[in-house]
Amino acid sequence: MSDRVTISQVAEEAGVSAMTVSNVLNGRPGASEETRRRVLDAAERLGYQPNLSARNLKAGRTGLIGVMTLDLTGQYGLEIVRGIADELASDEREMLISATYQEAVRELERTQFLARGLVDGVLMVAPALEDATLEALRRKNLPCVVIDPRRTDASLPRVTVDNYGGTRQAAEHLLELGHTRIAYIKGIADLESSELRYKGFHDALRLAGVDLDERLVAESDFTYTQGFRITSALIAEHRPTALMAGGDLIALGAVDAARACGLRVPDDLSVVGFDDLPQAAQTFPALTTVRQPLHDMGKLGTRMLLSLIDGRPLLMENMQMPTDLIVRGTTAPPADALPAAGEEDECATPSHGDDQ
Amino acid sequence: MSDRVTISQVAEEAGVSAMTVSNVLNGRPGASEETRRRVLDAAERLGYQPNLSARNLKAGRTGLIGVMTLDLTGQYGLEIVRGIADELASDEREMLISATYQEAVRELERTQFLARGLVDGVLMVAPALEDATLEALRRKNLPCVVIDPRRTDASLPRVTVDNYGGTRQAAEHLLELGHTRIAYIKGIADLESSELRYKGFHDALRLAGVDLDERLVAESDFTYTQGFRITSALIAEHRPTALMAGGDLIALGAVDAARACGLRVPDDLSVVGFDDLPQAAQTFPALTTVRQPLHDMGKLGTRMLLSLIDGRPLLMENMQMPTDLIVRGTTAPPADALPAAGEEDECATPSHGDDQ
DNA sequence: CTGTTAGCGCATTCAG
DNA sequence: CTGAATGCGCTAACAG
Repeated sequence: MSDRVTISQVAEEAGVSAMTVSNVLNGRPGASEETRRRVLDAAERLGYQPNLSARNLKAGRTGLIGVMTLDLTGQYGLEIVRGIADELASDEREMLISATYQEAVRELERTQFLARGLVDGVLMVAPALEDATLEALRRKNLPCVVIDPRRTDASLPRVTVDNYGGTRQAAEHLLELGHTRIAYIKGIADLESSELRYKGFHDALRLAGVDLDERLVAESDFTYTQGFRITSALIAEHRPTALMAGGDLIALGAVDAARACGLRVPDDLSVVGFDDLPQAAQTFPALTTVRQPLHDMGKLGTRMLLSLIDGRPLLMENMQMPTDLIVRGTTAPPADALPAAGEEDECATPSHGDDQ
Repeated sequence: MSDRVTISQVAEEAGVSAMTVSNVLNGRPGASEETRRRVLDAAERLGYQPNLSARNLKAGRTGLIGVMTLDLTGQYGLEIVRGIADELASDEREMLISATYQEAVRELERTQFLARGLVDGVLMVAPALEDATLEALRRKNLPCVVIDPRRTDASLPRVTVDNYGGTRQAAEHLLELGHTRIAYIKGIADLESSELRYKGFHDALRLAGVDLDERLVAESDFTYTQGFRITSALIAEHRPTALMAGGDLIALGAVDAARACGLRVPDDLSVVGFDDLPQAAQTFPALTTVRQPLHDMGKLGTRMLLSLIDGRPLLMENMQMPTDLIVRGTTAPPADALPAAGEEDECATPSHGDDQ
């Protein structure tokens, strides 16, 4: 068990009362220079540091922020968490991370735990946000901000991103390059963001008068593995000249699938991702993708939460952040003459372990 | 501010004393069925949940574990953190993550903060562990376990990994394939693990009677970017047939560099990484690498810490975990006839943003 | 300038 | 079976 030095021990050591020690240590006026020195001395000697549980109990606040995240597996949530950490670092606050492992039940349970006075507020990253969880938050009147919610119908302050605009811009980029046979691999279907991204792509094509071939559209679970498999199948069956993915991992799988099929990227197949994860810049050729300002989303959400906690008004309940198309090395005009479809249709299968 | 329901409110609502409420809710005997029901009812109605600061103050423990990690950027530390989270999930404990951003000062500061009764113990992942920090831990008598320390001279219980054996086995694999011109890119020089890894490589070659060409050895900062740059240079100048890296990111950069130089992996250049990060399996060809059981290291460290906290004896102060060579797609025998060194020595530079 | 009193919310001790 | 007193460590309000 951790040893504790209490304020009264310091008081005794310094030959003053506990109150005086408290005053001195908290920089409050009203202590002679002489006393002050004696107290600081004693505190230093004993290695005293105020116990936080006691202080929290007294103050009714803890200086801790709870962060609920799907899991700690993916770079996606992680980049947001980094933003949160960076913003908090300048604010004398600590971050308590709870992983929900995609389970709504666990999300509720963890929220209730945090709401027991452990944290002053909660940031939820891409939460399931079931009604029971919302109710629990409301009951406790616990400040909460949602970053990238799966649904936007919950009436909580939130940070979202311009999913629609992102894919639309990306699709326009491909259209300008001259592509018309553009495949699209969606992310997980029941996320609102997945639908919005697809819609942006869809609208861009329609507005350009390009027919959308339904056979070039597929769904996935956001993983590299599925990106690889689905792309292999698409190439073998329908030979798109470009492919857009609802997430970077899918896109990275697509690039490798193309390569495994003997196609060159971007010459034979252009690929565009979504997210701009660190990995996107760290491949060759580097991935053209739609950048979500994940780090800034974390920072902004944190600032909003801190406002709520301090009782300051929120400028906006729903902050939508812009997306940016980052053109790197995986997009180019379609090759005028496609290589004759030869025997290389037998796509290799990547020998990889687990997903994500 | 978060609304609070206290035990006395529940007591009043149920028409009993606070003590009875406490007894009922903590499952202690000594309450009539009738009373019990009334209490549970009232608690439910009011949404009562015991305040944690109060309970912690009383109990002298918090149920929280502090995790000090370099940063939240890399998959490396993250995999360990995941292991910690998974182990903790089954143990009614919460995890408080503090990022130190590689700064020893901040590491000390964060440690002191946590030691103020906020956590029952600390897990340090790859910490700088300066003397001041050690001293702070010792003074507070705060249970602490170190995972993958940069130096092993600190007298704290720790979880390490067989760095030496890992690279040695990997080097032997390359030697068996017939390679003799093997390059090596070290990780950050002042980590003990970097030295051990290099030593394993070095010894394997010496034991096999293979001359080590010093010009094929370089240092890096563990990043993809440096892996790419250094490999490009090595290929242009010295044409190794195989390359070992002190970390997977370096290796991934090396693979892409080879590709950018027009070499095929593994035909023209075999590459072996170290770590087995998730990305290693998610490329094509998938990376042959030395697997560190990062997840298990997190789990084991956590179990050790929980033992310390509960006052149970530790089986061993220093647990060394094994490494495993995972042979995937980036290693093969050297091509008998190397392609004539042509003009493709102009290696392309990857267009990527930031490091790591 | 410094000390005393009291209470944050809970749970342990001991009476009733 | 239940309740009243007590203290965990700290600090706000007041008194000296």
